[in-house]
Order: sequence, then structure tokens, then C-alpha cells
Amino acid sequence: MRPLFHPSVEDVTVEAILHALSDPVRVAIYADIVAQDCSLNCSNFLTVSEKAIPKSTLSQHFKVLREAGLIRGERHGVEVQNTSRCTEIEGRFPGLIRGIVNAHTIQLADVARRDKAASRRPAKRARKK
Amino acid sequence: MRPLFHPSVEDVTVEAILHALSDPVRVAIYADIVAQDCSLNCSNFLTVSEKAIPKSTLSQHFKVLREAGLIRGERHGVEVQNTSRCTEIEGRFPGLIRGIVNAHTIQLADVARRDKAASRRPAKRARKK
DNA sequence: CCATTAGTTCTTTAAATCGGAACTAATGAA
DNA sequence: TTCATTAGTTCCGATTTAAAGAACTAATGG
Repeated sequence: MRPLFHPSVEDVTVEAILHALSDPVRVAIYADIVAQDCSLNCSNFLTVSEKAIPKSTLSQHFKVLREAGLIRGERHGVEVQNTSRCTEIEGRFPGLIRGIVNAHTIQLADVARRDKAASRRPAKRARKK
Repeated sequence: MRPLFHPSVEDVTVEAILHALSDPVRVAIYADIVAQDCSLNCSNFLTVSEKAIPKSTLSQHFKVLREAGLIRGERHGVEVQNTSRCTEIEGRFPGLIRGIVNAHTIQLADVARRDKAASRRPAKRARKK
């Protein structure tokens, strides 16, 4: 089984990073990998935000993150261990990853706050047109 | 002629911002608008990096940037004046825009440096397969 | 050798993107 | 007013890209 492909840091592009992280499922995965700094296999993510995600889709998501240079995946027997490459990327694009992960955290908090407020409020009916 | 739609800052999402800026043409446009802090009409961008871009495509790009909350567009007679909303976004997601624009600048410099090095080097023929 | 587990690849279907052509709205000239 | 021009949008067909079920592969433990 041949090892997974990874671009070298100097081949990493801002566009690829932004594209990879512009998908809600992928940021969730990436944020998780960064948080526990490192290592999580694919199947740990079979559900993201209470929604089941087919593993073919998940496999593609990991591939996109890998090819954008955001994570490194090493096969260990039957499973792959993923680690974030954020120090490498920080070296080339200082502040980029931090800015994105931070923004994502803020947004998650905002959404949680809004949902909570909405559940305390009487059900708002659809606005008539 | 009705005014253009703009999301309020709290409705802006990280995903939409990253998606908007994951396109090379759109980052180029956005970086330009941010640089001259503000105002440029659509047709100033009919060519990006020596390549002509059809105006229907350009119109869509501006729409994506607008709806992501990155720029504000005001109609002045027949043309639209675009300004960046980066202070607003900075308020909600500190460091996000700076990180991205900065990374983009670094990448542009790297590409220029590489191209220059390549032009000084003898033409490298395609690797045989 | 077989069963199981973790991921990948293939294939079909659905959605997003690109760009040409036609259209609209504002402005200026005759 | 009417006509031409300019700036942008909208519509639509063609191409790209993404999603997910099914079939497949590779490693591991009986």
C-alpha cells in the first residue's frame, strides 16, 4: 500500500486552503484535529453535528484537506492517523490558520447562543408575504 | 433600480468568506479593493493577471463577494462603487481578513520570485513518462 | 484461509460555475 | 424626446465539480 500524497509547504496555496476550509464538514474535522493536536482516524467523524456522513464522502473530505496541505495522514495498518500541519503552514503564512480557526470558534459560539435564545422564545411563525 | 443586497455582519459566515476568497480572481479583486481602501467599479477588473474576464462572470464574482459580506456596493448612476467591509468583519472575526490578505500577498511574492528564477534558468523540458 | 475493519475507487446523479447573448437602467448628445 | 453609449445584470446552455451508494482493496486477528 503506497503512502498518501502530501504537497510540500512551498507548494501549498492560499486558494486550496480556503477552499478546503470553506466546507462546514471539513472545518469541523480540521478544527477537531487541530484541537487534540493530532491524530484521529477517519471513522471518528462518521457523524458531524448529529448527521451521519457516508464514508465515501468522508474519504474525499480527508483527501481535500490532505492535498491542500492542511493535514498529514499516515497509514498504520488498516487505519490512517491524521495530524495537522499547522506549524508548517504558520511558517509560510503567519496568522492564517489561527485567524480561520479562531473565526470558526467564534461562529460556533454565536450559533449556540442564538439557538438557545430561540428556544426560550415563543415559536415564531413564518412571515406572511 | 433597487439597492444591492448586503447581509448584516452577524449573518456573515466564515464558510461564505472562505469560499468567496478561495477563487483566484475574487481574491485579486478583493485585495485590490482593500488596498486602495475602497471604491472601484466593476470594469476596472476586466483583465486580471493579463487575462480578459467576461463581464457576466465578473458580475457574478462581485455578487459572491457582496453576499459573503466582504464588500459593499453602492450604485452611483450607471456604475457601482465598491468598498471593503473589513472593519466590520474585523469586529466579528478578529485577524481573519488580515491573515488571508497577508497570506495572499506572501504567495504573490513567492510566485513572482519563482517565475523570475525560472526565466533565468535554461528551459526545462517536460519530464518523460 | 476467512471474516472484519478502514478506506478507496467507481459510477450515477445533482448542484455550481463559466461565458455568450440578450436585456435593463442611467447618462449624455442631437 | 429620442437615440446611442456605458455599466451591469439575467438567462441559458455547456462544462465542472461534488455527493453518496455500491463494489473493491489492503491489513489484521482469529
